[in-house]
Amino acid sequence: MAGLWSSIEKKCFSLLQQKQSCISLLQIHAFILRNTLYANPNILTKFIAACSSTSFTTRFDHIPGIRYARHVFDHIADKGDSFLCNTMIKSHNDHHQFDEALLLCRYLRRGTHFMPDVYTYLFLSKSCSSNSYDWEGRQLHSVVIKTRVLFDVMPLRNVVSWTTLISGFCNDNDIHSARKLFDAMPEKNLVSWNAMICGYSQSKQPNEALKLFHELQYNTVLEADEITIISILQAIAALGALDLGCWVHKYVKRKGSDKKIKVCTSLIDMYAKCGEITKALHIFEGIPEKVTSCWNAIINGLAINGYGEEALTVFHDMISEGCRPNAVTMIGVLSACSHSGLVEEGKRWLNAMEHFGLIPQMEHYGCVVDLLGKVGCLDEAEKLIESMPYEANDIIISSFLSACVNWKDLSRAERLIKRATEMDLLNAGNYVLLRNLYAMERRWDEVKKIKWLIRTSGAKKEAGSSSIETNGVVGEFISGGTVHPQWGDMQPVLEQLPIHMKGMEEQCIKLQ
DNA sequence: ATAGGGTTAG
Repeated sequence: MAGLWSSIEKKCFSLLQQKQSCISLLQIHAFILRNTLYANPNILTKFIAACSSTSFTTRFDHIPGIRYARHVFDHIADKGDSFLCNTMIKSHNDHHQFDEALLLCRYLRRGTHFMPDVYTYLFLSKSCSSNSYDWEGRQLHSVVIKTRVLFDVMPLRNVVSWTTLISGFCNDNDIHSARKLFDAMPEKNLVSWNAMICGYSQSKQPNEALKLFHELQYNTVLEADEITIISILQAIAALGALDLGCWVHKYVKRKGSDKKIKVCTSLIDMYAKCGEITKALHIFEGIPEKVTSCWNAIINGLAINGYGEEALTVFHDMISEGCRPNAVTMIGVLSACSHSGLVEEGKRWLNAMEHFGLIPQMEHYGCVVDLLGKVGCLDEAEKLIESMPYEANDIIISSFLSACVNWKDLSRAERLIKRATEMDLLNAGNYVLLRNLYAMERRWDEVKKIKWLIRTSGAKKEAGSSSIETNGVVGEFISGGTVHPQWGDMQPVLEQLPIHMKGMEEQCIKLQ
């Protein structure tokens, strides 16, 4: 193909292949216009990719490169070239403009001759996984399925395309399909392993994540990196497997990764979720340059361990050190207030969010509804639900409903249930709460009615479960007496419990 | 001459 290019086209292409400053990119743009190189889609593609990875700062103006790239793209008459369109879609992804990527693709399909190919779908899998809201229902699901279809007939599949598809399936919560692909891959690298391990961690299968991590270490020559560690710490935190967590901490120290702030943030989170707030604080204090995320981790860590006041103190430190809070910080702050019943502080910080340039999201209102419900201000909680600029979701409904149950406010609960039913927001947990409430009031007819509703609606409540770690093995207990199959009988585990606790005690003494 | 993996919440 390149052999047919004119010498001017070749010159332009080789200029674009070097990393260009913004001024020279503007010059190249002028060059393209002057020499009517617009007809060559490969040059345009290269130009757009180059713009997208630069930013245009002149004496008068500052234009992000992606905006310039999109501007140029929008003025291209013939958008039939999929390589060109894919590059524009990917550029939006690279700038975290996932909604833009999706909207562009939709526009191109409706208004041009653009035919999406397997690359388009691989990019879109990423856009759909990361965009802020799923504005077409199960969009990710259909994109991943379509990607799979095109992937199966793709002539040149390599480790990158396999891995993209695996993480697409993970994000779509189809871990089973992801694993089947993973096992079928002709060649795996660390990124593929990380994608799969992370998939397990995030879809609440922490034991599988740990198993795979173990396999990575013993069956391959690959060495875990920071991303592996972060994923594995997530799994450990979910299990509360402190022994394993300590082991990972030592491993990280040995590798020198404990200097990496993201690893530290994950360690703080893991220790806090395992109830070891002292260790979490120790790591936090050792971080020389604290960024927002590590403040967030410790604030939330203190909050979930019941140290609400301390969490607020740390939040004040954060502000006085000039670190800007973000939306996640505020969830930590508000949940700290909720965990410790700090009503006035909670309301104040919700209202003060705009001083930090933050718009309260549903989750922030959720924390305050939770807080008001916990302390029995049901009226105020209900008013907040009604006045907030979002429709309540099922999580807020559950939280408020359980507050009604706690404070035995049956009529309020019924009113809420009615509304939630109309909005199709009743999950099985909500039915169970209501059933318990009726049972408490000895209204057996209603109890029967709810039981019938639960049966017929097909709603399933996941059984509550807890896990325990002995000798580095994690077992799971499911409420109602069934035991995780790997344990067979619960008895031997219970017998080990005192030994396990003794071991922990000794460990604590050693560390002090 | 297009491609992949990560933290913080309820």
